[in-house]
Amino acid sequence: MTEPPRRTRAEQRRDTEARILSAARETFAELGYERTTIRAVAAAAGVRPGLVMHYFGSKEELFASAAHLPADELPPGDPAQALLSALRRRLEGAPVASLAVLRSMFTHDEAAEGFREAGREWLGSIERAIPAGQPELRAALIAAIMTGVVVDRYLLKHSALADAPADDVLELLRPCIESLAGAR
Amino acid sequence: MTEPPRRTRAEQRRDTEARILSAARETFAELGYERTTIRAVAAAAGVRPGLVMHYFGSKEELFASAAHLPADELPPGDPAQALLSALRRRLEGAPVASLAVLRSMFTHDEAAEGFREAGREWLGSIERAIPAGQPELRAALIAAIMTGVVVDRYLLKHSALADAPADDVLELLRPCIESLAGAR
DNA sequence: GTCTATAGGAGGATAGAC
DNA sequence: GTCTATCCTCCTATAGAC
Repeated sequence: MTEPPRRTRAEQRRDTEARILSAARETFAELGYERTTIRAVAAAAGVRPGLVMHYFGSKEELFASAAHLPADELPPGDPAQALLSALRRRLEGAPVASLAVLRSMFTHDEAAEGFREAGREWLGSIERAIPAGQPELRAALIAAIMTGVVVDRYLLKHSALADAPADDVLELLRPCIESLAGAR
Repeated sequence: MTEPPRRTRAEQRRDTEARILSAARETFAELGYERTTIRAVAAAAGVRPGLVMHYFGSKEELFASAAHLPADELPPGDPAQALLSALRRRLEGAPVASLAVLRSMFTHDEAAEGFREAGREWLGSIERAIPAGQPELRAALIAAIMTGVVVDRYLLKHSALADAPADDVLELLRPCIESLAGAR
């Protein structure tokens, strides 16, 4: 008979916390902030609602811990090429933590703020890479297009975009991005 | 002394109902479905919550009466040109009833259904107008771009798109739309 | 036609047992 | 470390007075 694996309380806690976070991410991504309940997250994670509150303090803090947009900056080099690579990353797998923010940002202030904040750097780095006139508006259009495409593909799922191969999307969008990035 | 204008009960009712609908549209557009309360709509319309329920029966029905996407079809002729005209319409004034749907469609099923339904015709008419290969995906991308731009301009308001002149936006987007519409 | 009053339920948060 | 029990607030919806 082998010893059963002993887990310290700290390990146990990390494990449970991770399960809760994962459940929270998925629920927020699917239902948005208002409609996800602590109760539902707890059920999905296999724990009691009180424990979720005990770990995270409030629904707000749970959301803050579970949902975030990764910081992103455009690398130097040909801007159109870099933008298409960034878009490829976003098209190749559903980024659940990001979807939680995207799903919630229209109705929840904290999510909107997170989106705005991540967007500032992102927009700035695109603007600086654009040699043509009206860089702010061009950058804004590029960002709006990318958000529109991701949102349609993962959240709305009402068009051919939902399951089109990333390569096809990128190929069709290339002239679009190139004209906006204004290669000189 | 002139007679004070007599208003029949029917007139009175139409008037009050219109005020409630207008208040509902604005509140739904600003806060989305879940966060707008019957109470808030009633307060904005200057009536009691009970009256709103009495007229519309439920919050769902109030939303259905207040929020809708106008049916839209692409007119025959040069598709790129028609698409740019459609985009111009959407850029020249905030369509409050539409914004209520757009704001709510990520978290409220009825709004999502309304968007999908209006999108079906719209996507179909774009597909049929596109002579190039992969018309479904091209149409989906065009629609996603237009939604992304409108959402960014009116709902997120975090970029230069929020107050750019419609003409500038259209000019920058023209090559984009033309390449996707695949002029032959 | 419009209002008051209240039922009834859902969900976030808290306190304390084990 | 996890669970039970409960409080409190807010909301939709209903019933009926004026």
